[in-house]
Order: sequence, then C-alpha cells, then structure tokens
Amino acid sequence: MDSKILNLRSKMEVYKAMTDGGNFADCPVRDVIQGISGKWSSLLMMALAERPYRFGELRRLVPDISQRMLTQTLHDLQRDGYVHREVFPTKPPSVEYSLTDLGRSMFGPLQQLVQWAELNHGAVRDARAAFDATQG
Amino acid sequence: MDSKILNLRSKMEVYKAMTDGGNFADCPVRDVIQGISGKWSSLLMMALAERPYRFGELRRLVPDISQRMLTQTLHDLQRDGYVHREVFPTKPPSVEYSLTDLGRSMFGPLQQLVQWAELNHGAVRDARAAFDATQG
DNA sequence: AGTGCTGCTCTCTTTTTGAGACTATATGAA
DNA sequence: TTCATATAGTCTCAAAAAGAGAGCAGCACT
Repeated sequence: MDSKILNLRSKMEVYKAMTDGGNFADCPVRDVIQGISGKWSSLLMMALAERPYRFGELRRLVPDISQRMLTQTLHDLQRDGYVHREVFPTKPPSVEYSLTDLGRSMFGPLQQLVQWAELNHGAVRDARAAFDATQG
Repeated sequence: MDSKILNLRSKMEVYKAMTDGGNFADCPVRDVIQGISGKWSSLLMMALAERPYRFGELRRLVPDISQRMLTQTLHDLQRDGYVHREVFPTKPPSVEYSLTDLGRSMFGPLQQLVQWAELNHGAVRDARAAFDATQG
C-alpha cells in the first residue's frame, strides 16, 4: 500500500465530504479557493504580505492592473477577511491596505505555491513549448 | 528584527526580481500562478490527484462545469505539463486524464492551500457576513 | 431503424474584465 | 488666477471569457 496515494485519496474525500451528499457544486472549500484564485488576488496578497500599501502604490507596483480591477479585487479580499482597509484623514485622504491575521495565515500556504512556481517555471515553459510544437 | 517579516520581504523580492527591471507585467512566476488560478483548475487537479479520470467521469464528478470549460481547462493543464491525456482505442474511444510528475509535484503546495481552506472556511464565511452587515 | 454511449466542437447569450474618461478636494507652481 | 498634480475611486463602453445547449461521428445494442 502506498501511503502517499492513500493520503491524496483522503484529501479528495474531505473536499467531497464538505458538500451535501457528494455534490461538489456547493462546497465551502471550493468557495474559499475560488475567492483567492482570481487573476489578481494572489499577486496583491504577495504585495501586501511584504508591507501595507496604499491604493496608488499598488497601482504603480502592478502596472497592468486596471483601477477598476484593483478596486474590486481589494474589495473582495477585504470582504473575505484577508485584507484590512484603513482611511487616513489626510488631504487628499489616503487609504492603506494591509493583511489581517487571517490573511497572513492564508499567505503561508500561498507562498508555498509561489515558491513552487519559482522553482518550476522553467519546466512549465518547456512543457508549453513542447505541446505547442506538436499541436501547433 | 522579525525574521518572519524579513522572509516575506525576500519572497516578494524574488517575485519582483523575476521581472525585467522590477516590472511585474512579464513575470514568469505570475505566468505560472495564473495558469493554475483559473476557476476550475485546482478542482480538477484535486480530482486527478486522487486517481486518473475519464472525460465523462470528471463531468459527472463536477456537475456544474460545462463541457466547453472542462475541455478547455484540461487542455490548458495538459499544455502546462500538469496533466497527461491518453486515448484508448475502445469503441467508442475513451480518453483518460492523469497527473504527470510535474502535476503531482505542484499538487503538494496546492494541497496545503486546500487544507487551509478546509480549516478556515468558517472564518471566511464569518468575515463575509460581518462585512455584508456593515456595508450592505 | 432507433437509441445510447463516447468525447468532443460550434454557436449563442450572459458575465467578467479591460481601457479610459470623469469626479471632488486640496496643494503647489506660474 | 489658472494650470498641473495628487489622492481614491466611479462610470461607461468595448473586448474577452465563460455558461447553456445543440450537433456530430462512429459504433453497439435492441
């Protein structure tokens, strides 16, 4: 028996058990994962894990995000409890975004994934090139 | 000095250093992360980590995915080297999808995130409820 | 001859995202 | 005064992505 495979099986079982009667559609784990799997969520989490940032700073840090998506993604991250938004009464008023404790605790696992991407983006690039060569 | 914060800083530096001259737009880490942060990618990775599945089996396992998105997500995962697609010459022909070694190695970190979601979906639900109550 | 299974693709509609103008207030420079 | 800058957004419209569902080709079973 391979305990690694058994472990993977049990994970899937949990993902499945969270749902009512084996239906995946209303799974809370899925719900949480989808909240952080947006196009910009993980990038903003990475930035805010470094230190708090203001709206305009984030915009300059991630030059190809639109203001609209920055507003919306920060709003969603705040709603899910990962990000704290604080308005300072300067003139003009400035808004600072920072991670909450929940956000920091989620950032741990997220960081693992980023680390993996860091180590393996070469392999992914190669796989894409090979695939495109045969399927082109 | 807080070594944890220093560590987070260095992670962001790496994410940033991957780009040409501090520009985030063409970052390979971002490229890899975005490839697996689609709406269905992580869910299919979870399923295929359990065991290989056929197209129709995946469709039944994840009832609210459309055929179109299942085809496309599997295609993208295959292109990035996470998933292997094998056609068996049965009548009618059947197609089996399984994780590659690269896919399995990526599934480790991904699983950490799922585990976190499992433990913390209550906190996220509460945060959402609290946010909606004040901002509704 | 009709029905069903397989793994798709094609089209149409709805949702999401992107690009960019516009708001309101205040500060400093010409 | 008038112009330019900065703040953090919102609003509108176009483009891209996703969802719904029909259609397809080949074979087996009845």
